[in-house]
Amino acid sequence: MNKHVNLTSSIEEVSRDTGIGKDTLRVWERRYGFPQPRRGKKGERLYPKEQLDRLRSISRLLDQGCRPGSIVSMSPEQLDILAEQLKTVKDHRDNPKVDEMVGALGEGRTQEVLQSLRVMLKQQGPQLFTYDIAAPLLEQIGHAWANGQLSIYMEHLITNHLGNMLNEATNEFSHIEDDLKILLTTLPGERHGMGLLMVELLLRAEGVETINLGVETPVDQLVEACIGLNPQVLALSFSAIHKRASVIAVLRELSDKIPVSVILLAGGEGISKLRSIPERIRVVKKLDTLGIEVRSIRQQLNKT
Amino acid sequence: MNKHVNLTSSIEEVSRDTGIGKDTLRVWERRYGFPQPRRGKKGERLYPKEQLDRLRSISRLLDQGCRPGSIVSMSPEQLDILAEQLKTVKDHRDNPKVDEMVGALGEGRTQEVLQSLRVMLKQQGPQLFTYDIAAPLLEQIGHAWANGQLSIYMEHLITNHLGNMLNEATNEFSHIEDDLKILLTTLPGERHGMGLLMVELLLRAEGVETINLGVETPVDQLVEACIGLNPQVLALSFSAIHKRASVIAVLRELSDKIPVSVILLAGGEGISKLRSIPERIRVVKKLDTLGIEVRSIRQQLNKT
DNA sequence: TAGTTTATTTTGTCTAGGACAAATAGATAT
DNA sequence: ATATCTATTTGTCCTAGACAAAATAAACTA
Repeated sequence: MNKHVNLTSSIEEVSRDTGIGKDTLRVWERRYGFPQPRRGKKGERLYPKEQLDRLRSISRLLDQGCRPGSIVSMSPEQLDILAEQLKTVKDHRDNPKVDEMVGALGEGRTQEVLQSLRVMLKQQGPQLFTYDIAAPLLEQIGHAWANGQLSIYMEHLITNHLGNMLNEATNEFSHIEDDLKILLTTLPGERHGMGLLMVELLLRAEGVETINLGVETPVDQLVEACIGLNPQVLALSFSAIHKRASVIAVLRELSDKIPVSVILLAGGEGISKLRSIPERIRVVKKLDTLGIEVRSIRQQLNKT
Repeated sequence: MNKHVNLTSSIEEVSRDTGIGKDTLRVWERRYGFPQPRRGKKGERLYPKEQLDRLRSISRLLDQGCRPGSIVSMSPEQLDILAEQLKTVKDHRDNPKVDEMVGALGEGRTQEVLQSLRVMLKQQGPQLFTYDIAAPLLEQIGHAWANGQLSIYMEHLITNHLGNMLNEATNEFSHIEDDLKILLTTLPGERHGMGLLMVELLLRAEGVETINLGVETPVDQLVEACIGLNPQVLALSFSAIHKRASVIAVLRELSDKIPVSVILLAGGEGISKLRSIPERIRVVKKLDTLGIEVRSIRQQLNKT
């Protein structure tokens, strides 16, 4: 009765699950010989699970700066070795508490971790919690997943929960009557909203009024929002970005279209690697300099 | 100096902002003569803003059940008329409070609305708030946007804020020691997480332990999650869906792969229109029957 | 040695037009 | 009204070629 359980994924599913474009998948096949999916009777590509997993590893390595030409045709084992090497290079100042949590997650003690996160937020306060716990935890989980220590769904789970916690903490800062109003969002293509939530929390802790539009606001909508809500600052968050080209293009576009009275602020992992950013845009390279930036903006605005 | 401000969008941007696939955009052009983008020097399509807006209207009408063949070649005016007609057909039991809020949003009294939402949640409690305020408000905002009464970014803003509120309300139900654990998520392709948040709140109010994985969990990950977290129930949320075909296919796949001990629950606007749903899957057609369903599941589990 | 410019390779995204099966609508019969 | 069959509609996939932007390597300059 069990007529061939579907062990393969279509190109659309693979594209969505890995974040690699459909065209890219096809052209890799042509150029590097991987992936090499089976074919359905229509000739459609059917990707077995092993290839899907391997593509996920590749996608992650690309985010870390590897180049397709050198890794796409690597065997899974080679990919693992490479991931391990990159990990040891990066990890310097890691928080023992974070390591402990990752370990606990690997052993299935999920609820325990979620619980202790709440405690830490209370104990350490929003700023320290964000810098020392939330941000490094997310990074570590990424690594742990690449090494096979953790299932990917754990990343989803933790991300979601952490998001809730940050939200809640944000809302605890009641609306202080303040002159500074900051609009928050990400540009189309940037689906990660965690950075946004962390920034929002930090800003609120500084007494700023924040409006969060969520992720992927189309440019024309963003212009409308700036006119309709008229914030003094528009803050954009970038995580690891696949296509640096278009990001700069969009930043230019914004710089042209957004009212000149609005200060443009960009931050996140992804932005610090870019060069030739339009002058008008202020870049915040690390989370813990956000407070300084805000004070600087306040000064600038008070002068006028 | 202002060298031709970019008033056009690439096919990728249009696809992302409208939710219409790239291939679909191209084939519409061929078949229906719309959109008819300008071309760059490479021959790439460049969509002017008017066409982008028109595509957004079309996309929305499709979600409401219209067919491409009959609406894609319509003029913007005709589209507006059609949207208006559909609106009057649907709106029966609308809440006056909701109408009032939509009006206020149109006049730019954003903060006021956000404030009053908080008050209503406190006053009415989670259940009533979800049924009578949150759900209809989101629907109404969709309509108001289609009629040009509201900017789209307002929808983002409200969605985001409402999400925060629901989260917060959810977290207020402290972890009751309960035998029932429910895993929540959406399938790949379904990016709307609001339904999920509403369901989570309602479930918590019933004393259920919930785990929310967020949106778009890949199928293989979902299987892993069911094994790793072993919930008694897996609940999936569907909004208006573009491709009903694949949804049923994925449901079948799940039905095959998820351990038989797990009860599958599906709900949301999108699911009620479908027929030929696998037997194993329980369908919750309306939010306010969720409580009943939960009690029924509890009974079933207690028998065993 | 270190920084800047130029050439070369790599890489993602686009295009065209054809194909096909799943979904829907319309017609017919129970 | 409900079910069955046929015709049309519709989204997604295919191939194979093209091209510009990004990244790298090479050459040159201070």
